[in-house]
Amino acid sequence: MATRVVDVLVPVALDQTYSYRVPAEMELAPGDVVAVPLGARDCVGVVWADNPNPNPRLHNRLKDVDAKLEVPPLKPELRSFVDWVSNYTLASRGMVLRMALRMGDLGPMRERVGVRVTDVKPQRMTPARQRVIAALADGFVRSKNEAAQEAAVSAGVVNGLVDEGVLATVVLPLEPLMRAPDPDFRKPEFSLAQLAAADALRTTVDQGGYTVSLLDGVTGSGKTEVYFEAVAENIRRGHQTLVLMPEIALTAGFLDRFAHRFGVRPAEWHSQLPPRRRARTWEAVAKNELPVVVGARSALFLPYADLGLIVVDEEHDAAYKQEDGAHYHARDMAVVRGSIAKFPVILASATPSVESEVNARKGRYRRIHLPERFGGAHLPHIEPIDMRTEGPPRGRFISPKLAEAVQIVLEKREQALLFLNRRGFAPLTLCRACGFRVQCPNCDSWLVDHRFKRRLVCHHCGYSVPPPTECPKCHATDSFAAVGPGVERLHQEAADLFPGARILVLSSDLVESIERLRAELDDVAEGRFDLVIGTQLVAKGHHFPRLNLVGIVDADLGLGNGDPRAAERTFQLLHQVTGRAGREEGRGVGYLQTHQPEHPVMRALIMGDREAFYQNEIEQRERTGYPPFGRLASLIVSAGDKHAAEAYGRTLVSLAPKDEQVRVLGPAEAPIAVVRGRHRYRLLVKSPRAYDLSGYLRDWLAAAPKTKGNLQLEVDVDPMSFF
DNA sequence: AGCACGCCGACT
DNA sequence: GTCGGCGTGCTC
Repeated sequence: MATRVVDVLVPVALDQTYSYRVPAEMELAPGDVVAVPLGARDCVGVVWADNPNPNPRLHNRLKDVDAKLEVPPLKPELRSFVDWVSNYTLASRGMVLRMALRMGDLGPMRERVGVRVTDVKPQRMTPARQRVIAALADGFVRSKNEAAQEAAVSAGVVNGLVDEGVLATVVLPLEPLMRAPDPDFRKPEFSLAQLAAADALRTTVDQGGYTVSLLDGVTGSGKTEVYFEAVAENIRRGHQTLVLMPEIALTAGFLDRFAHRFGVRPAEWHSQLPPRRRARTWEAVAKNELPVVVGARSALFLPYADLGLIVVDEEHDAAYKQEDGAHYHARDMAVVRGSIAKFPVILASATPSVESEVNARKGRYRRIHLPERFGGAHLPHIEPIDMRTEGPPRGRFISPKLAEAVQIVLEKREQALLFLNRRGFAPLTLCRACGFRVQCPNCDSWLVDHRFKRRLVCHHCGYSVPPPTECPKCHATDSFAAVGPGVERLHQEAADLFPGARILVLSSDLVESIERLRAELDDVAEGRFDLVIGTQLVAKGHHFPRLNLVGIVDADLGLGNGDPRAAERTFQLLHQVTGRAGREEGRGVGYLQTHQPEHPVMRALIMGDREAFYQNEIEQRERTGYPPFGRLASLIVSAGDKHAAEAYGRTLVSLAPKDEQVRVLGPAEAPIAVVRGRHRYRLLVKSPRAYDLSGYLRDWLAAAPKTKGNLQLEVDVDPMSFF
């Protein structure tokens, strides 16, 4: 009888599977995780299919499968998902599989060792040893660490006693990653609107099957508690739940709220999980031992044994788009995963993406609306400040009107937030004598002045230099001027305007650690600061009960850079930030400093008219054929040599298959033409909505010459950013 | 993605 | 003479 052959997908940049012989005594089926030799190394792959008639030309090159790993096989739904994502995004199947296999070391688990006292007496007694024995006198087992800590001795003393046989070691069971959640641990108190929304979601989960619900509720409407009822229902039905979050920094508060509702904390998954924990979590997910996982986008690719619900929190958030390696949008892929495995997906947001909004309007998604804030809180009143007529004096960025409003809030012992989405002190350093601008040597961008760090920093490649003492062009000294504001400069101005106010600057480059950030946010929540000056970082997550004023220092910042999503992103961000004001008592106020108060985004924010924004934006997208009314892909060609990049871009365009439905634009220099010393050209591909754009791209690129040297081609289907 | 192989510049 | 830089090509 002929040896069996299986096709194995390996986690390398390959689309095809490789065939391997199956050793006689090994039983293999599709989905099994195997160790296989690949070139000079060994790797972990997954059996994708049986291969009854292997290619005869490979006969003498076939290698044997090394081993079958002792983990549950990948289910057909996950394998289909890998194929689907690869096909759609054009990332190789191997690289998509790699995301599903990100499991840390699969080796044997390290054991946790505990100690307990025995009848053996120590040969030598010391005070430290005495304390250890006394601490363990109750006969209970403790881990080595606990024993050492309780006795206030070093680990060496405990180990010494173990060596002498005074203490016996015992293998401790591992701490479970998550205990069973109780769906009825604490019943929420809901308003009528919340009750109706929760009921609708519960029914959706109860009925099962693929559906997408858009839970659309203003900031502070209790969205989380409402979708917890769907999670509770899914737990009752015994299925696993995945809650996706845009960023891990946000999950801290979430874990507490979850524990409050269900009595236990959920398991976490994100890229910074230590390898051991990662491996345990991966395996526990596959063995159906984790009922609920809260994770960043990569949690989508975990091998759930029985996934029954995905919730995508803050579904509009740009952080869901993975931009390096495989380009995929976790919200969209969550919907795909739901449709493949036939379970409900819930998208939650106060400012839905235009895509989801359109899907809800067209009835493709079911909208569940939470129209009001919980507990009688009101949405903040938004007041425009026209910077053309009411602006601050030159060199200042806080208008008199905003300064006065902040002053009043501070006098009332309430808190204020000034929002400016710009890190550092100033975005540009300019020589007053000759007009020289300090640029990054590797990128097509200016260096940002960071005064706390005393360096000029490139925000694209990380390059930094100490501030120059003389102008490299005209050699003038002390001629440099900081142009434009950053949060650090705002801090200086605020300290000047509001002497005595306790001010905190929150900006990602000043964050030392997640713990530190969480502690600072807690400080704000508990009123240890009067004024917070922050970037994006403050837009989400935490809520501050005493915050009653939000000032947007430069509301126009995100607009007018030619990005078709600029309006949407600006609206979402500013809505979210101003929504921080007045969540508990009284009505908050938001001030928008803008040069264009008549801009549709500003008008919608000022009038509190979300509908107007969507109406306008949707009409515009429809007219121009932009997503979601048409489809887009972006191809970025980059190379160290500018002409090589442009030439390859032109070659690509000349090879583009003719198709009336598809328009290829470019190559044009990318908006930031040079990054990290690489010149970038962009092609934009547009097609109607109901068109297989991925298929078109695949055919096209298969016929294109392979990229040589440091020439690189990046494909982004459904690009979110145009930089 | 890794890893080997290969072909050109400065070192013990 | 070799060590090592990274460009190119292959992995059942």
